[in-house]
Amino acid sequence: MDRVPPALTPHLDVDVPDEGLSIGEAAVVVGLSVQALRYYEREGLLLDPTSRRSNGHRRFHRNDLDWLLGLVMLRETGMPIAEIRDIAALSRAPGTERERLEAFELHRQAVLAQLKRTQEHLAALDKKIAAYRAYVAGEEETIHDEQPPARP
Amino acid sequence: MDRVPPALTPHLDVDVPDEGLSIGEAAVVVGLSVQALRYYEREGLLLDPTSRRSNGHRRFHRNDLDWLLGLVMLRETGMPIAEIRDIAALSRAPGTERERLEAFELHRQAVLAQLKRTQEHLAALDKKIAAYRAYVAGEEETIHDEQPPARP
DNA sequence: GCTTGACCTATAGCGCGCTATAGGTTGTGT
DNA sequence: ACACAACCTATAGCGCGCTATAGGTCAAGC
Repeated sequence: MDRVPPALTPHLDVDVPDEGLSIGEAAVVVGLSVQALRYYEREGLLLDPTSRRSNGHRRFHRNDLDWLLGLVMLRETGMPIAEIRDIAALSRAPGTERERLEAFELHRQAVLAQLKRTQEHLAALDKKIAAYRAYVAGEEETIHDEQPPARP
Repeated sequence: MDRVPPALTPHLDVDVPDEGLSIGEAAVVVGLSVQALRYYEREGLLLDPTSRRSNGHRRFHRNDLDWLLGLVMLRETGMPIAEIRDIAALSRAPGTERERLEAFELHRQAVLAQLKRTQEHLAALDKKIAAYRAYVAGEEETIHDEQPPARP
């Protein structure tokens, strides 16, 4: 019984102090630049208004970081800023769980399609590589003169 | 014995007439816009100078289209224009097969990494979706009032 | 004969997603 | 006391990859 229940939300492997992280620290843990973080905030991609210290400095808490990780996932799977903004807005409104689910399912389809295309491309790339390897190997043993490959 | 030997080069399933295709037709078969095709030519991404009719109109032949398909593959797997330009230059120079192979192998690594990352993201997305599905389902049977999910 | 459409060149413009710069405050270390 | 780093806002700028526009030629069809 040392199994941990699966988290419902992307879960950070760093432990976040109660007072939260500075923007610089947060940037490091979520893999963004400080400017990008501020930019995302301006663009309304963050779930909650960022909490601030008395001096105005932002503080990022666990939930902020979890949200950011999800955000990064969406971005890196090709979702544009505008769409993420919509999802953020939806996620702020109670009772919109169905719609959020729908949005995520739709995006899932897009990611699957993209993945499939990339795998096909990879296969084509592998073929090209194989052809070149064959040519290069052939050239190695034939000390002199041969047909170059059909210039692929 | 009706097996066809595997092609060394991306092979088009359309048959190209001897006089080649117009830029509009070529654009359709390779899945680019006419402007993008012209842009690629200007940027030096094409293997050979495009052949022209007496009236100056471009004609795309089989080998052009094959090359373009490879180009599209590289683009869609995230290779920037500049890098493709380098590969094109290399592919024009004889005796650079090793270097081309190297370039393709390097890109293959990049594609693999990208693929892996996307698959991880997909897993995360699936988790999120599962959580939402569970919540939405739970809400359906409980006629009234329940905890919303931990706002993922 | 005239319009229509596909092509041509040259060049400007745009959308996206940041990134950089200027100018300023705060807090910490030496 | 002061320099230095990390943060702040506001705003401008940029790199990439096209896309759009202007202005023109040519060939085919009505």
